[in-house]
Amino acid sequence: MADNDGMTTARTSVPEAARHLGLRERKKLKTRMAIRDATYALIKEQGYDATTVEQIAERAEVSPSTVFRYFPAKEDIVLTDEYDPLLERLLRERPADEPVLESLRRAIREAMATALTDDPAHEQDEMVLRARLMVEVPQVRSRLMESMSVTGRLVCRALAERTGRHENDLEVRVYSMGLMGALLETMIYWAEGDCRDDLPELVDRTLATFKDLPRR
Amino acid sequence: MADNDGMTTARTSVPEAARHLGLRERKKLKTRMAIRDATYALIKEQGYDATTVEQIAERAEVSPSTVFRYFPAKEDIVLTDEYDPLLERLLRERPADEPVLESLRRAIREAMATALTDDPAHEQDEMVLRARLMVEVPQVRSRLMESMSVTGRLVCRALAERTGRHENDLEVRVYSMGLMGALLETMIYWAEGDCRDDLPELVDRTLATFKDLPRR
DNA sequence: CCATGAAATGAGAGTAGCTCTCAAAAGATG
DNA sequence: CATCTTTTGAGAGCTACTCTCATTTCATGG
Repeated sequence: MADNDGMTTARTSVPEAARHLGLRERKKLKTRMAIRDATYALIKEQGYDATTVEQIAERAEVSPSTVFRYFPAKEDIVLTDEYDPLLERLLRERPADEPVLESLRRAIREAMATALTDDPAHEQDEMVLRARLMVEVPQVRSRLMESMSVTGRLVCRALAERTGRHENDLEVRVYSMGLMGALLETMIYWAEGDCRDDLPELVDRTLATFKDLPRR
Repeated sequence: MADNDGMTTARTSVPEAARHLGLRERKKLKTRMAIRDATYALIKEQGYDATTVEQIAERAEVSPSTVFRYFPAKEDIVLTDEYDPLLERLLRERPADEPVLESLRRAIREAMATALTDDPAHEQDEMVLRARLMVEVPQVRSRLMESMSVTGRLVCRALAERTGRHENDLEVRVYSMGLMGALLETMIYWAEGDCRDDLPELVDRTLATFKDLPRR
């Protein structure tokens, strides 16, 4: 059904990490990517709103039901990329005596770097499209804000642990979510400038507007 | 159609400010309030998701079309309250030589105070319900985040003016949105604690985690 | 007080996102 | 190869939301 061999131009190929998975799992990954590729292509052609899930399904050679089985909502097809675990790991790997803000800076920089070098080819291309959509399409921006708040909780937990606070401590929560808001705005700023600025530098400037979070 | 005299128990009555408006305008305010009251009542009875726009229309004695004519989306029925102009005015009224963070603190406090004393009776009641919805219903939270980003732009412009920066300056934008993110988290924290904490105090603690925004 | 114009409403059809169910197809397993 | 499990497709159904058009309701000037 979702065979991406031959005719269909799949920009994304099955990652190495999945080679040893059963046929079933591999097929699932294929379908997933077929849906995402179809979506990106259609959006580039017609824009986000004009692209219906039915069209996506058709181009990906799956049924509409399947699309919703893989992605809970249309916006999620565009936004699905999970760097949260990576960020969390990087953050926890920072030395415990390093200033919190500096740890954040390093972890975020490294996470971005990894994301880009992971697959520089179209990964960056998709990042730019995603950034544009984030600025232009309210639904996408909304969804991204939601996912940012998830990342915020994650950061919150990590920072709470680091500074010896409860993860429900107002200050940590507020600090983390403030950070996320600022970083999201940074992305928007970057996207509005057609992604020409140096993102890591923008992030540095962003973090510079924050206090360090003191330990307890 | 939307007569709220007699049987219908309208918790909200036509505000004084509208007395001199034509019959047409007054009726519009009435329907608007009828829709909101119906919505709040139904949500209290059945929850947000179980409440359909059709039900709302029926109880407000209005057609579904009219509901959508008054509110662009279902979530907006719950969230429509515009304190933005108030906040902007208060912020601009602060002395120009006051530290930015202190101005923000005062302006926000006063805005909240005004909002509450304006109509303490059910205004607070609705605020609590709204806070709960914000925590429980993703759509509502999403919508609120959107409106927060509008407020953020507003704050951004005011702060840019105050500190002699361009309103597109990365630092001001990031600072403003960081603030909004933090304040939203404060509201969530407050709502999670069943609105028992002293909100102004929480806001103070929140702002205390921020640097002051330096002038240019 | 009525006639004319403007605005608000209701009715209804239509679209699209999303859910749920159930039977058929495809992969895993012994 | 037979059986069990997972995945899929087909389709019905719900609801938020949009658009159009005829009807009603208010505003205004004579």
